[in-house]
Amino acid sequence: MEKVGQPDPSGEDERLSRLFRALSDATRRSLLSRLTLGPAKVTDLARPFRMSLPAVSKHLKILEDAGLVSRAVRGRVHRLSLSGEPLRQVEIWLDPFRSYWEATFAGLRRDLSAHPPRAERRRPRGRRLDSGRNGD
Amino acid sequence: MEKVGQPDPSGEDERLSRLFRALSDATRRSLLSRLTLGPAKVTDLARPFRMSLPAVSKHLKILEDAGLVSRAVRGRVHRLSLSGEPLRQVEIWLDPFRSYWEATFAGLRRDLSAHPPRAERRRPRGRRLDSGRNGD
DNA sequence: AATATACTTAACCGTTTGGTTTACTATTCA
DNA sequence: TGAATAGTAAACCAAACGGTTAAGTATATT
Repeated sequence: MEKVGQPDPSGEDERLSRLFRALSDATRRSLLSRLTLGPAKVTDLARPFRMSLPAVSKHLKILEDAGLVSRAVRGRVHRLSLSGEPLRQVEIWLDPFRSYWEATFAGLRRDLSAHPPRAERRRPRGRRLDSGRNGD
Repeated sequence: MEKVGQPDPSGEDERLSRLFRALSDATRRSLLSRLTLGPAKVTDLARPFRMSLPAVSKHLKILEDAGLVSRAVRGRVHRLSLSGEPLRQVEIWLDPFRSYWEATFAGLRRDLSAHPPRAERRRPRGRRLDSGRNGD
């Protein structure tokens, strides 16, 4: 289990917490989905949303702070691109639980139960790079 | 701040948001880890933490609301157990991004075919391709 | 019946979050 | 140079968070 005695600020827990918190907003998840299609500038990312530009700007900063997007400033244009690596961290955190939910639904999900618990999982073929959620 | 197109309260996005939010706290993640060892009652779950019992109780409620733990009340004892299923939802959400972080490292040649890039197009300096609508 | 145990609920409090509007800075265009 | 464009920063606000203590509700125990 984790450390429960000390706060341990800015440690591993903190990073994971920031990551999950960044993912806990539908707008932010939508932005990430959009970015799987390729890098984009802030105004383009903001266009589909009803909210103001500063609001989207803040969301992007949160994603950036979580390490999920990186920013390349060229002139006045900020080009955001997806950094998938932190999501790998999520995957890693998730791993010990995988056998748990697979046990719960053993045999019901062919594509998931096909993989041995805790093993390096193969990516199911034919998955599309789109969450299907939100305004995409 | 949910929707982009339609107001979809209490929908799929909302469920995912609650899930990620539940995971965004180190105490809650620690509780989940503890529960992989088997069901436990509230007092046992609370013991390792410095915080008060009601605080832990609230955390457990949040996990329960996210569907991550289920509760079986027997007498005055609440027996909490892990429900891995929502974590499978996280996995499913994560899946479209998997090729992305895999491509970040080596072996990207094969995985790049999964990407629809070419938004990468860099326009020559001094030339105005932007017709005023959408730079990409 | 009285008391202890296992919890939740309620009320409260400071901080964070997600949004707004109004500046402000920096770059590009005419 | 002046104006438009791309974006952040600041100030503000209501609501949600995460914690506290105190009170309340059931169930066991003696």
